[in-house]
Amino acid sequence: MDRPLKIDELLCFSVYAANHAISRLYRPHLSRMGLTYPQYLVLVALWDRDNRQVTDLGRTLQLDTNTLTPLLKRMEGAGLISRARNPEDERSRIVALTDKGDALRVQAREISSCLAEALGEDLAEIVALRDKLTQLRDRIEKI
Amino acid sequence: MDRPLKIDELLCFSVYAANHAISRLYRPHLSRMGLTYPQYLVLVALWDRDNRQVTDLGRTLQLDTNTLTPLLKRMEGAGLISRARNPEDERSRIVALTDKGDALRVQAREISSCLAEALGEDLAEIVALRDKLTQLRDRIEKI
DNA sequence: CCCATATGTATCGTGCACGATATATTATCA
DNA sequence: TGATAATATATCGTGCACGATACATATGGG
Repeated sequence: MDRPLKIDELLCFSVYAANHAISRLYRPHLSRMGLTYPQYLVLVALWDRDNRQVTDLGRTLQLDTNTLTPLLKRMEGAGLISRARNPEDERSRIVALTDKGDALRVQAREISSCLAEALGEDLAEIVALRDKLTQLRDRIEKI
Repeated sequence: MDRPLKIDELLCFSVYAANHAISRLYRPHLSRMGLTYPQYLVLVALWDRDNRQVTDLGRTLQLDTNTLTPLLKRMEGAGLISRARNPEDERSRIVALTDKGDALRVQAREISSCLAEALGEDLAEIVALRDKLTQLRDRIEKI
């Protein structure tokens, strides 16, 4: 099949465009609480498990320090997290939620709910789509 | 269900992370032909339909001119496209492939094939995933 | 024809992503 | 112990995304 590709037929573009669509959907809600989308993801990771090294956060979010360091500095400046040096290993920093960062947890429930709303009520289908995408990511990373 | 969320349970993160994984998968292949991922998507759009206005490209790619103008300028600088003013409407520009931009079409086949390879041979499943994501995007944009 | 409005593109500032590189601290081993 | 390697973070440059804004051209109504 040597027919030229249309962009809407590409799996990669459907992922690319869906990601931007979600980002645009979240933006007004997130900016209301002074967050960007990646900052929100950092908070989700910390709400699950607090007091983590930068590298550890990076493993979870699939981001390197060249992205995380400035991102975390901005979040520290906004009073959402602290970045204390690890006394047991002076090379590393321990990223921890402040009270302000922890408090956003409640307010942030509207974020995930607005996506669920866009998708309708079929939770099983959402879970299936999520698992397909996670599987896709795993397969790519195994190459 | 008021349990705190783990990030890997979020649909939005699965899309976010899959998008980055694809971008990282493509990067070495694309950089070999001097392209970035968004530039590749612009080319795909133009290979399908050439001689388009910036706004028209933006509708296809879901990008505004504040993203496209600098991106297209870089592509013009790289000799991949031309950005001639439209003689019938001096406000607009006609984005067109150069010979160099057109020639990359053949070389670019390896891009989509390397993703297909990562996913295995099940074409039907790829199509289904793509359609789910397109549907997701459509639903979000209809809000 | 003239002005208000709409349309098409460009510019500016901020914040990711990421390759490449640098720096500091810790660990290892000859 | 002292050189070397490994680890953890930071810095720099380039290229998206996108809100806000500016500007030029086109269009429609008086």
